[in-house]
Amino acid sequence: MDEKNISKVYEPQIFEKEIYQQWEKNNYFHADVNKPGESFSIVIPPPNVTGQLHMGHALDETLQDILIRYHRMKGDNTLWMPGTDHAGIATQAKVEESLRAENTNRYELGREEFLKRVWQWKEKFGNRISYQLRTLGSSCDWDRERFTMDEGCSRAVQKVFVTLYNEGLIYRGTRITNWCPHCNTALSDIEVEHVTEKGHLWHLRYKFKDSDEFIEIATTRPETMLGDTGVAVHPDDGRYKKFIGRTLILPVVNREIPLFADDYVDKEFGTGAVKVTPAHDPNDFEMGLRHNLEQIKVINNDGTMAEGLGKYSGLDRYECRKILVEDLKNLGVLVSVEDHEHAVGHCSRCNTTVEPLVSKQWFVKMESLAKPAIEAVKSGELQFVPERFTKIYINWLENIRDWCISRQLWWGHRIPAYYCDDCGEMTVGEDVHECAHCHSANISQDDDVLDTWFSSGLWPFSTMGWPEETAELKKYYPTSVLVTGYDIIFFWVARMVMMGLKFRGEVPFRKVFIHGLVRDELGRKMSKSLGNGVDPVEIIETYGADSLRFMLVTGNTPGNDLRFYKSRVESARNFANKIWNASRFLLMNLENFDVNFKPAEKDLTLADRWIISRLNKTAQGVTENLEKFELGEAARLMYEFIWSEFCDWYIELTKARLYGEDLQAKSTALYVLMTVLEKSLRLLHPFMPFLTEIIRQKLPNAEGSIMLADWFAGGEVDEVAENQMGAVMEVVKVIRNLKNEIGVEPRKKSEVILKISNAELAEVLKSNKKYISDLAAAAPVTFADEKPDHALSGVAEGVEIFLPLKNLIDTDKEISRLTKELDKLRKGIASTENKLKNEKFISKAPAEVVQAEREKLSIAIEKISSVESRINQLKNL
RNA sequence: GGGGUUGUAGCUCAGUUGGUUAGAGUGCCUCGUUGACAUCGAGGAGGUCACAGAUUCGAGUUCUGUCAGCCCCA
Repeated sequence: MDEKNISKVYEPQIFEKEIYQQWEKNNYFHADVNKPGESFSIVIPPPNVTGQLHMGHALDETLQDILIRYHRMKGDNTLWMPGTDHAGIATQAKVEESLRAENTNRYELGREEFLKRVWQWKEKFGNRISYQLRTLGSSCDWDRERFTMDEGCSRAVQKVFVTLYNEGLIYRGTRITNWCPHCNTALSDIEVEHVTEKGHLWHLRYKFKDSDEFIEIATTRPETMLGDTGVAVHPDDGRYKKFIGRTLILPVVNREIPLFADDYVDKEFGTGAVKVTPAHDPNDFEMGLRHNLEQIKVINNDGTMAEGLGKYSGLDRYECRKILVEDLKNLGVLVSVEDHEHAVGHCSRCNTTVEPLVSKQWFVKMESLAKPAIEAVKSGELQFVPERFTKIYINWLENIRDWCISRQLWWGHRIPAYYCDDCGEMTVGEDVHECAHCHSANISQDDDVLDTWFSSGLWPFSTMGWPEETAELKKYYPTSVLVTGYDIIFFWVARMVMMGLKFRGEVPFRKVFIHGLVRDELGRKMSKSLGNGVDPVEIIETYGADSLRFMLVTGNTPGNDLRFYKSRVESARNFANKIWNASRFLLMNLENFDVNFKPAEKDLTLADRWIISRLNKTAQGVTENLEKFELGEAARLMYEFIWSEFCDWYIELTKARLYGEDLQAKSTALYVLMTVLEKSLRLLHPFMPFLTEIIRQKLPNAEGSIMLADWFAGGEVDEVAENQMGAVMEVVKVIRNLKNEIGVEPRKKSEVILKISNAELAEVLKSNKKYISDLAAAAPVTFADEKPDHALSGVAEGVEIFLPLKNLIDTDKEISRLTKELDKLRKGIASTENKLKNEKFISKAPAEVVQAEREKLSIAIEKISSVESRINQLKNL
């Protein structure tokens, strides 16, 4: 691209793809284990191969890429490990859905053929995901891309399963679990979402076997009564004490069931007597174990009523409820029905009401795994950012229950347990070909697969080649930071920590950087069913990846949710356009630019020293904030520096030199402009990688890819230059303000007279009066000791500013304007005066704070007196 | 029921160890095309920092309570 003809507007579509290809072709993303440098590593939270990336992923990847690019520039040996997750239930559901469209199903296809279909699906969407990640600019090491079901990860899964089994930490047992009748599989506790629903509380009468007395129980699920094997009351409940130990007759079924006492029962709830259905309620299950009750399963896995229940068999559970309630009413068993709100579990995948069922499943014993995971956080070995998520994490781990890991699905890691057709014994192991007990080859593998999160839990080390002791593990494990949303702290973060500690003896990451959810403009969660999702790729195509990234990282703080506003993407795009045009302006003025020219210190103007100092201070701030994970704050600093200081002030200030005759001055200005631009681009690169790369490639004072350039962490701050320039800028602002107040066009030249009380300040303004005349369209600028008549006036610190505009001022209007300003000033110093009057403040506050207040007061008093005298002067006219 | 979190300009949000007259983006109003940018420039209006106490010389910031919203867990 000819730099003279650089386009007038920022058009990211033209260059983003090409730039990414350059990077990838040159292998810039690849992490070399053998290279020196402190290591910095991140494993990507693997997106589900189910579908495509959404805005939440865009946020997650952007945050990671910023950290990765920053550390790479800093010179760290930087690895970003990419990959995808097989997402068991989710992916299987998708493929089954597509089969339905073909009028077939997985059972017709058979396991093998079905899995073939899923792999095809995985190929298609896996590729789309990596395409999307590239579109976003993610600088991950594609050479190392992994998948939770690839060979290496699968081996790690087997090894972990077998090890835990051999240690007794994995067991198979018949227990109550959450069952989704729609997905037709068991679920873990955290895959169940509790939703408060309006329901009823049915009061039923159960008759005693040996008398005509009744006990009244209350239930929210009357259909489960068919499986009741007891009724429980609280041992201290005076109402029922006398009945404990007696036998009841279960209505309809006519089964004899005991009435017993258990601490679990809440005396206040319902009637204080509860029916107990061990096969269909987790609490009842526990009570059943304590009191040796029979478990009678009355609901099938598909949600219909079990066999042997007469006319109820085969009915859907809710249909059965309806009919049964009607029957109970007719039998006189139903006493009353009241409205009742209660929490009902739903499958987090398909939203079907979960049915607690007793079934044979595989479990992980969590207690001994959880303990070190809690300890790691308490000791600070692992840190959450923001810290508050520590509590959530610990609280969950402290109350953890065993983890049901078997799923009745086909897509996933098949459980490495084998059952012998000959002796009936079970063999658990890797590469099992025969029964360990009778050596028979007639063995069949467990049909179930593992919970997706089982393999995700190993991700930080399975992706690095474990169980081999690879160079990667040595160099990059533990990873530096995990970047993820607060919604998967339990699902994923906690499990990785437990597995990492168990199998590597070290936490999988030093820090966990938590972000919030991306919501729509109304603050709603983006979801398919609402149709309110925004496709990141579409936004990138319209505004550019840099704009999207910048929008996602600003205007939000760690851990908090973020609303997606198109107007905010536009604003980021405008910022990109601003940078584009500022660069364009410089490139258009590069005639006679000498890369080797470096101005002498003494040739630097006040403006030059000021912008260099501001750049240095900004760079320090950006670096500090990046280290603290305050990425939004870092980005904001760059936005302010580039737009408000570099473009609005500095570039304008250099124009006189650029267009002037003095070649030395022009070279100096160009040197500073180009240096500041180049360093700014480097500072901005982690946030806006494409834009900064393409512009920097056009700069004569830069070489190579910006990705490999050194990080600029700042330099010396020149407080004198900042203060002096600040005074100049203030005068300019006052003049602009005055002109605007009386409706004079901003660029119309006006005479300006300055009356300055302090000699030092006078010197600064005199030697820099060119800036004032250039930026405030003030000419001539003169200095006086007396106030001129008939002039508009304003005050800056230490300066009275007059614009003699004969006949242009309306005296009354001017007086009222000044009076208003006076009010403002008086209001402003009130608090300062109060502080200084306060003896305690004088004695207790630090000396420099008191001094600052005194200075502030004297400045304000000075301003006030000059405004006052100005008012009097006008009044006397 | 337990825990967390939020309440700051019309809207969306910053405000990091307490210390100028509380900021930004967006929207609104006024003015403005002389050589980067109208995806722009200059200026302006707009806030009882939810409420009530406490600590402190000093509180948007710390503590307690109240109210309202959201989230997680049971």
